[in-house]
Amino acid sequence: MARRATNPASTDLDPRKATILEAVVSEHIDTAQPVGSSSVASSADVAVSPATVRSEMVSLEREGYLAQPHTSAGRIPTDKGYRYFVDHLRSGVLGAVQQQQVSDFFANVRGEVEDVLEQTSTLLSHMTSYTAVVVGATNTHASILSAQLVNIDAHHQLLVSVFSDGSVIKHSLNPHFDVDYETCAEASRQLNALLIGTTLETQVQVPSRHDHVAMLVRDAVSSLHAEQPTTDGDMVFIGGSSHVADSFDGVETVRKVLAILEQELLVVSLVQDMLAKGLSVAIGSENGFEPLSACAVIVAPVTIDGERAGAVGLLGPTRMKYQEAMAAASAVSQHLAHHFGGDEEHADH
Amino acid sequence: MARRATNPASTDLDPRKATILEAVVSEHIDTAQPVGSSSVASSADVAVSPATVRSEMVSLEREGYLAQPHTSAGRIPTDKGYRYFVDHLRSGVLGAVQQQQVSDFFANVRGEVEDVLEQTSTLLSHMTSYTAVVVGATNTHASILSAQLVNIDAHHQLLVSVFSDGSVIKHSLNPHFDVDYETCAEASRQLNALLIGTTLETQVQVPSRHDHVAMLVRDAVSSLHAEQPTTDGDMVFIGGSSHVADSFDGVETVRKVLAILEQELLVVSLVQDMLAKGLSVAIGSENGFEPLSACAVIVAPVTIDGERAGAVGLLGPTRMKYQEAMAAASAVSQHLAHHFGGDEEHADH
DNA sequence: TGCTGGCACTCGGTAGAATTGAGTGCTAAC
DNA sequence: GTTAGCACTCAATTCTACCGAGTGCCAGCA
Repeated sequence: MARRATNPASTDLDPRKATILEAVVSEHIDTAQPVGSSSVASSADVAVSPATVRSEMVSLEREGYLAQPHTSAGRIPTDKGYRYFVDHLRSGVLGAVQQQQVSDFFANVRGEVEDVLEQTSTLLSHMTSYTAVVVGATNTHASILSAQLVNIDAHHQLLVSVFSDGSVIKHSLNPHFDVDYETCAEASRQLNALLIGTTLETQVQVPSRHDHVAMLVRDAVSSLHAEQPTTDGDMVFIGGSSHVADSFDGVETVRKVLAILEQELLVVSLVQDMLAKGLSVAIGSENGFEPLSACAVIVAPVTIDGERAGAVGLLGPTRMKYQEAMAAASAVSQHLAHHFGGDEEHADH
Repeated sequence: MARRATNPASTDLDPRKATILEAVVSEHIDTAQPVGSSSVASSADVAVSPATVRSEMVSLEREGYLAQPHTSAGRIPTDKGYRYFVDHLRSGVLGAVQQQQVSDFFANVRGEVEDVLEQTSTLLSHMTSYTAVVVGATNTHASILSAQLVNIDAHHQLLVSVFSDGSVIKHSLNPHFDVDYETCAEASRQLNALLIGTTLETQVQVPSRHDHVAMLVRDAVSSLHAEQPTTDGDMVFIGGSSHVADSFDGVETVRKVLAILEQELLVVSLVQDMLAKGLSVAIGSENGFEPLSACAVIVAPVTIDGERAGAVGLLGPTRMKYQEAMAAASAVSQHLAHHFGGDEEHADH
């Protein structure tokens, strides 16, 4: 029975198999039902009889592209089947309405970066009916434009650092000694002199003296530099998590996915991993998180001046509408890049 | 049949009815099933026969405390039934384990206010298995300790304002004219002089000149004061939204609740409404949002020095474990108040 | 008068049997 | 190599019967 077995590792299928596989995948995406041979045969692109389709499906199943929930049922795609489908998708174009929607949105957004990203996640989620993720990468080599130490009261100071990418980070200090206004102001001056122009990666020469000013300065610098390892400087905005509820059927699956989404660090690392591997779509188990094995994740990097400035992502069921979703994600990521990168040459508008 | 109808608006039920109602409610909370007369009769507090219980239940149903899913089924509480139950709950004490959990948590948390509140929402949610909400109120009469204008580039400036409550707000400015370092520094000096000591509610005298510095100053002040009306200065942190998935059975309900939780403004206003009305529990339709009619919401204010500094809340099904949940919310809110208010006298520890 | 035991009745849930039909695999013929 | 035909499989549906939890009502009892 295994005669003429094609190379199982071959990345391409014979054209007819490919057509059949694609028909099965797209119909399953539409209907969420197992797909039978006859409906495939009646599809426009397939010009053979159900019987032929059946024998091809047997072979596709043997090769791992399709699965059968039970004997006498149609086929559903496996993750590998979806993978083939996605790899051979001609990249779609966004519908005119949605294109307009994105343009309108970016023409009208105002406010701080965080607000824009937050709203972007909502936009993307509304456009696609999937859960959207927007990650704003912290630029680890943005330089410090200003570092100011503000005296809240004798035991509370706040270090406010402004970076060249417009981000602001604050750190509380709770020294064990009383700090008066003058001490704080002097520390602030020294911090400014010390830190301006440096990045979080720069080693700076902190004063080794034992007076209060020096202690404040050391405290401030160390808590600022402690920012580095946690990686959680990255901003994450998740929009449309309610769509999780209608993307999956099992309550348990919904719970697990929501639980993952709650852990923003996980989400960021998932997105970063995918970008690092150059993946734009992770299907089922490809994403590496067992609780997300029923999900597909799409990411599109946001690139400004050749620098990775963040990413947008979409999370849906493995039977998601890849073409539309990918088009939406890529359109939004481009608009986002243009929004934050493009207006350096232009005036605001 | 309506002879001896007790006053339907009476807030108190005759003791036996009350006992029966409470038995029904607590059993239903435990089992999620309709409760029959015999299991009520076998409950410790009820010393009458099932037949008597039945006749009382008929009357409780007529008065709107109980409902029957269908003939030949037991009774389930209505919102009114839960209300009575909650109003007559002797306030419970938190279990020792949980008490320890809260203490440990607050003994160990570090980091900025936002981080603490965020983690608190996770704590509360883990303790109760319900979705937790933590609201940090912005103190509208906190005064400004520092206002600094930082020059990102010629067309982008960032106004960073630090308030006496330790909060930091930033605003981008995008002037139509080129701004050099000196202009920005001068504007920053003037802003400092103008704003320090004021609150967001204070009217300030902005310069009316037409030079760039004055324009920057005016821009900065107006965008700072624009903060006021939006009300979204309030910080909201929602923890354990995944618990929504197992608190309700209908997918549609889950979706609706999640959709509400996504709109943080709604959540804040719900909590504020409840606090304003002095409610600590809103059951079903009491909360005023139709999509939340299957939910009960518990809130506990966080009060520091007599000032309302925020609130914590819990959202669960109407059949939630009120006693435990209320105890948890109130314990956490008190620890929170102590954490942020208490350490002004003490040094950090 | 109020409580209770007894009883007929209701009706959702479950279990089992029968039926349906979508879909399959195989084979023989084209 | 493709296809029509056919026997077969099996989830889903329908129907029936039945069970039993729970009710409402009533007559008798304290």
